[in-house]
Amino acid sequence: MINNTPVTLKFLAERLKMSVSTVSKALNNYPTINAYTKQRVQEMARELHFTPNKSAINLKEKRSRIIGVILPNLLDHFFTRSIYGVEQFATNNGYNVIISQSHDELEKEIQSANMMLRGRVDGLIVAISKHTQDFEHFNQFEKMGIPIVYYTRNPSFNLNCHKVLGNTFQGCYQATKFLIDRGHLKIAYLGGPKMTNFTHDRFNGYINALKDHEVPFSAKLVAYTDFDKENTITAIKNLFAHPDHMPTALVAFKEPILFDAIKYLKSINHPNFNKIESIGFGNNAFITYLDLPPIASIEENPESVGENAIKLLLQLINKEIDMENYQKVMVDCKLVVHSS
Amino acid sequence: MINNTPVTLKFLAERLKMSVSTVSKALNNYPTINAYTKQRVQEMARELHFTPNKSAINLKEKRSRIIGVILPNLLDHFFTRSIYGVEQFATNNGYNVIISQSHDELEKEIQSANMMLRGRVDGLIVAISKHTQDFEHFNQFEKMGIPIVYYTRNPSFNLNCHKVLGNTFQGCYQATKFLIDRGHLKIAYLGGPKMTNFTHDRFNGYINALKDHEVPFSAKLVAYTDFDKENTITAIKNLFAHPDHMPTALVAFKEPILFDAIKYLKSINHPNFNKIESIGFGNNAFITYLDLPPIASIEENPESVGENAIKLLLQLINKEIDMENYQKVMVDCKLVVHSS
DNA sequence: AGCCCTATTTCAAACGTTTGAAATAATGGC
DNA sequence: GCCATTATTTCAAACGTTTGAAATAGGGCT
Repeated sequence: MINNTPVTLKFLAERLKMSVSTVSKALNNYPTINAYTKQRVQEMARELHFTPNKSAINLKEKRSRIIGVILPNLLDHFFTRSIYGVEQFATNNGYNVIISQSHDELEKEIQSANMMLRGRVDGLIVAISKHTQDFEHFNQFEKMGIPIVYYTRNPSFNLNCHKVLGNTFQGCYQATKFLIDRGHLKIAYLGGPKMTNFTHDRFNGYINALKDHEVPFSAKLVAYTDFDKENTITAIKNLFAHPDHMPTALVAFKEPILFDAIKYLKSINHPNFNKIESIGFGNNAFITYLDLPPIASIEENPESVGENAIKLLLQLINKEIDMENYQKVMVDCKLVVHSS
Repeated sequence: MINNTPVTLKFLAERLKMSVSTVSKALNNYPTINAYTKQRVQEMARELHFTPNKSAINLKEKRSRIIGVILPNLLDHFFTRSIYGVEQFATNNGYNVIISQSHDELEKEIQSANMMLRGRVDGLIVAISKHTQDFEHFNQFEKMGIPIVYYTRNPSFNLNCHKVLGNTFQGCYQATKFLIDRGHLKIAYLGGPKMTNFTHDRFNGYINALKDHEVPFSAKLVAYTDFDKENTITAIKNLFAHPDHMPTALVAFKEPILFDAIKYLKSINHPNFNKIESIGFGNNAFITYLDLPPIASIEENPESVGENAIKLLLQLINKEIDMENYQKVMVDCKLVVHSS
């Protein structure tokens, strides 16, 4: 059943009574090879299911045609969707994609990076963990000439790097403006992990929208949380603790966090929890099942972010862009209003 | 900035004025190498950030240490969660994982399989697309001695293969029994794509639970749908169209489908939609945000399914199990009751 | 000094492919 | 039939590593 002698060029050559190089060139359609010879070789190759050995080719060509992707979590639909863009474009260009999750832990991220280095990826796409401030584990790639594109999460401690980011400033600005236009004056902002700075832009979008439309800002309308439910509840309690600054609308940095917030307000039977209009980042498919859905979502176009990241990476790999000519690509968000 | 001469064994050897083989053996801790030599080599390797070239090793060792995973969709949390188990166990055993999505299309699945073949994976884990009946595109792997483990979706047209499946029979039996124990006599069953046979076991679980507890079966209580919302609504309409067989409970083959069903019943203001007790496969994290959550979920333990798949695959790769000694592993489901 | 034994290092081939240079075969002109 | 082209094939080295066999070095003994 199992064919034990591997079908190599040598094997084909012996069968066809010709040299290895003729076989190789015939399969690669060299113009110096006789048409009839090509045909014979290709037929035999097909018949014997010849598959070129990638390791040998990679060794010869000094590349692996593998792109590494390190991201925090595949359970977050943003990342899962972003993979679509990466995978598709990579496959169409003859590259394979290898994914590793850091689970938002620095230790695991370092491990993943080392694994990718050993795997000799041709390029790396990274969404850093929320604890990543030191980039030592990525420096080695640059030294070896392996380009890295940071995406989604802005590595602001790393000034000299290529990045592809969602324009969360614009997204948050638009969302806030949308709520202002609907007459809201007390718009609360529920931000992401305070220490990580890839959420700062969102806050700036919020602030700027308020300023541009002359809506007074109050620090009492701003709170921070992370992906922990308890912290979200603490944050939301604080937001709704000041009678003179009672929010009528809410902007949150991530939808699941928004859901937690709304659920909590509902559970404590907050006087007008069902009048609060909210918007979060994500545009999660589950919104349609919610009883009190957000009025709109900030669609971050993850597929497009992923696609831009791989596009840039391939340009760097192919040296169409110089590695030291640091690029920054912004992908706009889109406000999606939910018709209820 | 960029170090252009790659750090190879040869490079290290020249620097240290010794032969390539000494360097290689020193790094691999051969007992015949002098302790002091080892130390010098290892120091130099560390200093120069030597990383062995995987392609060369793979070529030599005739393997890639890459495991391929082909699955329909990463947006389905079942598959995303199953990846956890695969990735973790694979990484711990020195293997990399390469993921490809078929989007439930046969054409894309064939493409993925060919990509994996060219990539010379050491083994393959596959959840077949719903259209896969012919396994020609996978046969070549077996011929080349590359083991395949089919998981989650039972490839019943392919008799001789290794499989790791969730015990959906047991899961569905348990769910149905749970509802019977709560006094329900009209339990509707909403099944998955009728043509695909990886959902038959669920139905059998349902039927057997009814039979074992002497609850009469009625064909009017059974309907089929797929992942399309329209079809789900049609199905649910049929289920609730017979006044003499009005369901009081519902078992669905997938939770999102259940959500669609409940949402529809609610939207048409079905007289007692909020009394219907429902259970679906999945245990989706979003359930906690639902207004009318299912009373319980059938937890399929995807991580465990994934882990069992990779475990079996590695045993096959290491020839601890003969490739022709076809294995079948069942992973039990667990009924998770939601406290509201 | 000569010999043997052990410790250590080096040699050389192999894995499967690619590719420029060299060799050979085929063709045409005369 | 011979030479000059051109068409086609083959040679040989290279990519970076591993590993059994062979070579060498060092040490102790007589």
